[in-house]
Formats: sequence, C-alpha cells, structure tokens
Amino acid sequence: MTDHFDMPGHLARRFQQIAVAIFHAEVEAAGFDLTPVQYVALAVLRQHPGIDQATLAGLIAYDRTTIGGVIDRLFQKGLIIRAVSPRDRRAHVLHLTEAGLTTLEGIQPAVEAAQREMVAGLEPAEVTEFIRLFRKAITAANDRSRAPMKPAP
Amino acid sequence: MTDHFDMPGHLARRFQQIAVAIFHAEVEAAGFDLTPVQYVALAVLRQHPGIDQATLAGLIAYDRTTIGGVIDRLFQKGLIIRAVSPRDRRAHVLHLTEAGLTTLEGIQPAVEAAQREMVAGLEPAEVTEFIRLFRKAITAANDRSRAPMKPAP
DNA sequence: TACTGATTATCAGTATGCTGTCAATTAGCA
DNA sequence: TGCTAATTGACAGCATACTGATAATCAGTA
Repeated sequence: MTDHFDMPGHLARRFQQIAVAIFHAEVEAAGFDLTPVQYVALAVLRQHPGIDQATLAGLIAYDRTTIGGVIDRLFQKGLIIRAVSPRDRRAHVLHLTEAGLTTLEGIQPAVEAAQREMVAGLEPAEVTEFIRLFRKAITAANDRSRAPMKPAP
Repeated sequence: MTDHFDMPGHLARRFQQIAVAIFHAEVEAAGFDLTPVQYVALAVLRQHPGIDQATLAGLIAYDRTTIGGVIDRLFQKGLIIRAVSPRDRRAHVLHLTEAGLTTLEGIQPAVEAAQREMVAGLEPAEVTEFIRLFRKAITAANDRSRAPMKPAP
C-alpha cells in the first residue's frame, strides 16, 4: 500500500478526474453546456418533480451548500424553476422547464457515450463487476460523508 | 443505464466524496491537518526529491494550475521548500523539510486506516479486484484528462 | 398555547480542479 | 547563430465540495 497508485483514495480521485473530463468532452461535442453534477440534478428532478432542495440533495448525495450553487446555475440557464413551497415556507420546490426537459433529452446520447468511454478499457463483464463493487462499497460507507444518500420521503 | 446510480460517472463522484470524507476524519483524529491531495504530493516528493512542479504534477496527474496552490499551502505549513532550479530558471525544484518528513511518517497509519475504511464494505478479494479494475480503466483513459499521468523523466 | 429542538436555505471561508491566457525561459531546428 | 516552438509557472474566472455559522420556519411537547 506504499505506492499511492494502489490506494483506493488516489484511484478514486484519478478516476473521477477522468470521468469528468470525458463527460465534458462528449457533452460539448454534442453542443450542450452542462456539468456532470448539473446533469444528475436535472435527471433526478425529472423523475421527482416538485421536490425541494434538501430532498434533491439527499437523492444524489450532494451537500446542502453545494446544491444551492448548482440550483442557481440551472436556474440562470433557464432549465429549472424555483418556487417557495406552499406547505413549508422555508423550502423551495423545483421543477424542470420546457428547456430543461429538452436539454435533458437531447443530452442523453452524449451522457451514455461518456459512461461507456469511462470504462472503455474494461471488458463488458468487468464493467458489470466494477459497477457492482462501486455500489457495494458506497452503500456500506454511505454515512461517512456529510451528504449521505437519502431516499425520497 | 437510466438510473444514475448505475452510471460510472455518478459512482465515481460519490466514491470520491466518501473517500475524501474518510481521509479527513482519520487524519484529523490522528492530530494532523493535511488533505488527500497534499498527502500524495508530499509522499511522491519524498520518493523523488528535487523534482520541479511540472514533474510532480505529472507523477500524480494533477493539473499544472492545481499543483501551484497545493505547493503554496504545503510551503505555508512549512512542509516543503521551493527553490529556483539552477539548470532551468523557469522551474521550481521542491524538497521536503524536516517537518514535512515527520508529518509524512506520523500520518502514515491514519492514511492506511482510511484506505481500508473506504472499501470496508468489500471482501478482501473484492478489494483486490476493485483496485485492479480501477487501475485498468484509468490506464486506458489516461490521456482523456488535461492532466495525464506522466512518468518521471 | 408557548417553548424547545429540528429543519431549510443561505453565507463566508477554504481547497480542489478545470478553462484560457500570459510572461519568462529553454530547446530544437534552419 | 537566430528564430520558432515548446515548456514552466502564474493569473483570473468558474464549478464542485466541504466547514461552521446564521436566520427563518416548522414540529412536537410541556
């Protein structure tokens, strides 16, 4: 374990770095301007329309502070709408706009291509196993970060 | 692949997030104040004393802009020394200080504990396979990020 | 009902990482 | 040798992520 290239921590950083770069390249080539984080937020928002920031953050394990900036930028781009919840005046409920839905659908092929490229060096069976191990490790350590994954209420 | 929780990109972000949180928790509990990125830079600098910023960045696949800030903070903490190279006046050669070496040695148990905790949900054989798949995917996609890994000259 | 505690979102501050750009310097070639 | 290209490190700017703190609001209880 002396070599940093055998350490899960370093490998995690490096793989994430590559994953983001590939995502940006594919998305830009497809004519869109959306970060990986913004994409996931948008995708989850389509599946769960009307949730507030805290719920969205819990579904994708974003920090509550981080999600604020992401929401701001998605709003600036006209992809989502934010409104004070009628049931809880602290909360801001979120909805995709038409442009948000169009963007999400248009960007999908690029996103899927990016996912394939990230693991292009692996055999198909290895990809399946890689994802399984990722999920297993993440599930077991879910509570170790400030922003754990939380199912929708 | 519709579920973001099956996408390598999202899994990479989430695992990296957990890995950093565990690293910070272990290192802080051991009485040190060092980030994962700062640790790797320090560790590689011990193995390759006297290299310049660009070479260090290449060895650990950091962006050339990022490495500047990391170096600054390690210098502020008194862990490294920076000097203009006699052979190339553009380059800054780097060396660990005594405090840097002491910190590196003292922090080692916490770092190794953190690495184990990141994959605590996996069986030992799964950990080995996880690391193998990480390395294989990363090696194949090395040139896809702005900061590829480069061996020492 | 009044109070305590939890929750929601925000803020300032710090640390990665990236983009593109720049000046200084070096290296390679005509 | 002289010129061009590449390299080194820096800068501003943007986008994640975290820390700890705060105000506003809600929920459960005395």
